[in-house]
Amino acid sequence: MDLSLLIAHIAEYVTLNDAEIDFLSSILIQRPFKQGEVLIHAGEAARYMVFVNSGHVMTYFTDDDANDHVMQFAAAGWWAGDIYSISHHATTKYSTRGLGNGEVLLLPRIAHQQLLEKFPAMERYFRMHFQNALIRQQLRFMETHITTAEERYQKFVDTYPTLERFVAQKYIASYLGITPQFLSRIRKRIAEK
Amino acid sequence: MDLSLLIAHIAEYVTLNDAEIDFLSSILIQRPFKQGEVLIHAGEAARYMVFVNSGHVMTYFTDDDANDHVMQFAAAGWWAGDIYSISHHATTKYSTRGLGNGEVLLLPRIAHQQLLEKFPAMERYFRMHFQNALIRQQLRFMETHITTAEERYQKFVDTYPTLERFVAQKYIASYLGITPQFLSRIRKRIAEK
DNA sequence: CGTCTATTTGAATGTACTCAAAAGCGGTGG
DNA sequence: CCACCGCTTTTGAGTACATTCAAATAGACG
Repeated sequence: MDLSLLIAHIAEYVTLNDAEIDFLSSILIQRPFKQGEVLIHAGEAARYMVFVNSGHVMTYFTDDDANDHVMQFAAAGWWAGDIYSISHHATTKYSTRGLGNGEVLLLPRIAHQQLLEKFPAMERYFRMHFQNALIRQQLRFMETHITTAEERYQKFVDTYPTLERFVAQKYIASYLGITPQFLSRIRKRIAEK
Repeated sequence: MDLSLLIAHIAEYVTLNDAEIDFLSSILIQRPFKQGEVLIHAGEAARYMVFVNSGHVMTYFTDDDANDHVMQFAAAGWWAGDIYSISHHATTKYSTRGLGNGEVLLLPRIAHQQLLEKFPAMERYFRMHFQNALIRQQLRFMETHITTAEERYQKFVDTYPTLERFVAQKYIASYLGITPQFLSRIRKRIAEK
C-alpha cells in the first residue's frame, strides 16, 4: 500500500516514528475507484475518513428535489467527506464520489479514534489539519460574499485547472453556488473575450 | 479571574487536572470591554486568541471602500478572532470588537503553543474544537447556497435572539451577506405578516 | 443508432444591489 | 433642555445579477 502521500502530508505538521507509521499502515484500507463510482453513500452510518491518494473526489448532498449540492472537491493529498457524521457517529447526508479513476485510503472511524488516543503526534496533526481546513473554509465563505459568480469561477479554474476534464459543469456550478445555466452563460462571456 | 465558563467549555471535550487549570489561569489575561470597543485591531500582529467570558463580540474586516464585512458573532462561551493570523503569525486583516459591555479572556499566542505542547488534553480539546467549528462553518456555507436572505435572517434571529439589541443592523446585514437596505426591506416584509 | 443526460440558448422573472434622499436616533455642547 | 451633528435606518426608483421555465443542441454510452 502506498502511504507516501499521506505521510508527506502528515510530515508537514509533525514527525512520525516507525510505530506510528506501522500502525497507520495496519489500519488503512486501500480503495481504488472508477469514474463516477460512489465511495460513501448518503444515509450510511459514517464509517470512514477518506484520504485521496490519486485522482479526485467530490462530496455532495442531494436535496428533496434530487438536486445535488457540492460541498467539496478534493484532489490527491486531501482529506474528503463529511466530518460531522464521523465525529458524531451519525448517518451522513453526504455522498462521496470518484471523479475519473483514482484511489482513496479509508481510515475507519474506530481506528481513527485509537490513532488519536495512542499517538499524541496524530492528535496534533489532526488539530492542525482541522485548524487549517477551518481557515480555508472561512476564507471561501467570506469570498462568496464579496465576489461575483464570474470571479469565483475564474478562481476555481485557477485553483483546479485539471478538474474540468473529469467533472460535469453542473457540479462545478453547484460548488460555486449558481445554476448550470448561468455557469454556461459565464463561460460563453469569458470565451468571447 | 473567572475561568468557569472556559473550563466548562473544555470539560465538554476533555477532563482537566489541577496542573492544567493552574497553568491556564497563569497565562490568561482578563480584559473587560465596553460597547463598541475594539479589542483586536486589523493590521496588528496576531497576539491573542480571544475567549468571550460575557457579552458579545464580532470579528470583521474592512475593505478598500471602508465597508465592514462581519465574519463572526461570538457570544459568551465562544472563541473569536482570526485563527489564520494566530496560526501563521501574520498580521491580521480582521478586527474584533465588543458589542455591549462584557469581558474576554486573552490567550497569548506563545502561551497557547506551550499549552498544546505541555498538555495532550489541551491538544485534544483544540482538535475537537476546530473540528466542530469546521463542521458549523461548512453547514453555514451550504445553507447560504440553498436559502434566501429572508430565511437566513429568520434563522439568525432564532440563533441569536438577544443580539439585535447590541449590534447595528448593517452588521447583521453584512453577516448575512446582504446590504443594509435590503435587510431593512426584509424586516418590513416580516413585520407586515 | 438511439436513448439519456448535460449543455446551450432564449425569454421572462425575481432577488438583491446601487444611488439618492428622507426620516429616525443618539450623543454632545451651548 | 433642546438644538444640532453624525450616523443608521428607511423608503423609492432604476438596474444588475442570477434564476426559472422551456426548448433546442450536443455528447456520452450501451
